[in-house]
Amino acid sequence: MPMHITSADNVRRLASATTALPADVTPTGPKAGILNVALRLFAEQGYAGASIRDIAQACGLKPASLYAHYASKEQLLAQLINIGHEEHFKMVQEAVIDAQPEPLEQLKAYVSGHVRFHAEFPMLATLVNHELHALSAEEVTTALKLREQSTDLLMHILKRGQALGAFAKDYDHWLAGAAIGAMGIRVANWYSEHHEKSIDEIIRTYQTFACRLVGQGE
Amino acid sequence: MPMHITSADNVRRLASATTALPADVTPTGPKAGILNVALRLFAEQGYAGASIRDIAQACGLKPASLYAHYASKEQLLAQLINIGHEEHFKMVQEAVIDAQPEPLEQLKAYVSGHVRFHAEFPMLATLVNHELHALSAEEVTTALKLREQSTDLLMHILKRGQALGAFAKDYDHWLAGAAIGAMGIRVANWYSEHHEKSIDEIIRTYQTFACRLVGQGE
DNA sequence: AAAAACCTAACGATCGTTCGTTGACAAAGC
DNA sequence: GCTTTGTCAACGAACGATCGTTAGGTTTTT
Repeated sequence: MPMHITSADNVRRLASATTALPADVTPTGPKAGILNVALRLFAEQGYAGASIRDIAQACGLKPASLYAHYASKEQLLAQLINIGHEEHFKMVQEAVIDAQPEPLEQLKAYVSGHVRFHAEFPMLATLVNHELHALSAEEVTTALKLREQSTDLLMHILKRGQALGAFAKDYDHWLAGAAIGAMGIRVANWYSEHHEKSIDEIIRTYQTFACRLVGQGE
Repeated sequence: MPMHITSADNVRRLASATTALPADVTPTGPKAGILNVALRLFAEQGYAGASIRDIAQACGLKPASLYAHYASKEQLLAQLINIGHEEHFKMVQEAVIDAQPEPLEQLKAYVSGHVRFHAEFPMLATLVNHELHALSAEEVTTALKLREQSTDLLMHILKRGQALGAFAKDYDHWLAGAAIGAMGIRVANWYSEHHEKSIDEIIRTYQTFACRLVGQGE
């Protein structure tokens, strides 16, 4: 009969959380605090599991005060998911643009941005990957369009690598993209800033994995 | 069928769902229907997002009637998560036991059971991977112990492969296990029975990926 | 003084759960 | 053969708690 939603630390959906939101997209003023708290609670307890009252209390506010800054609970989630998608695309795109044009270098660059996003913003990643279903059909369309940018970029790199003969051709490139994407997505579930390995070390290892996966030793 | 994923399908947390529960562990009588419905709704909407009234209605029952069969909403989730963990371990263990003792064959066997579980029981996989946080500390302990069995098996295979010289040694075996595990876990999010590739084809491709990842060509 | 930020109070809806009851049906006693 | 008893599965009604949200007033900041 006791209803308890919270639980031990090792049961949470992610391992740590200091840098909650990317600095450049966080709003100013009281909106920032609300958004950060909502991010943490949505990620830890799920959208439906975190109430407006939970968020308000964690902000040191009363529930009604939130509505002066955000129109609804769903809009909070929508904004967070949009920020998450935009930040992910920004990170993989910038990495790929800065890379040499060889397919293998582009693949390594993508993995770098992809893994870094999930290690640095695990809570945003959790929302993007597990809470899309709580959004209305309208807001979901926006989110899916943003997500498509990132997956298209990876698929393009993989197809181009196969076409140029830089990667093996004995596999379906969509499956390879799914596998490489999955490796990085899962990082959000276990990486914490106290991990024995640094983000850069993890990235290097995962780059190696991705290169081998497409048939290139490197 | 080629299957371009529609945006409506893509919003859900998993792609399809026919074989909801493994036949051998499903209870008999009216409990079976309730458990299957709860599995579907918990997986689609999250534990907190699916209400007892939703489940009852989908069963053609009234809310109160559920309590003749299950003591609480949380017990429903706990049983599903336990079934999920047991089935996963059973599938990977049986595959590995049937395999030749060479590390590479054991790795391929593990990937086979791992991927097959996530493709055949995507809803169970979703609960196991994303709804643990809704469980009480007590029930979570049971679940984590079951999960440890599976991860220990994979880590043992990877360490043994490195020790015997069958796998490369230039990577952290824990990171390799995380990557190989992640590849399979994500399958639950996109595989559906109408996918252009069969489960066996996907398994073969992912076996190749895993072998390359540990430094072995095939 | 104007604007921004926050408050109290409450609305109707829904939440998980409990209570006492009902009809169906099979075994047991007369 | 007929009643009694017991079990099973399901029911309507309701409990207190909590949900997202709103209206209107007060405090704080500029």
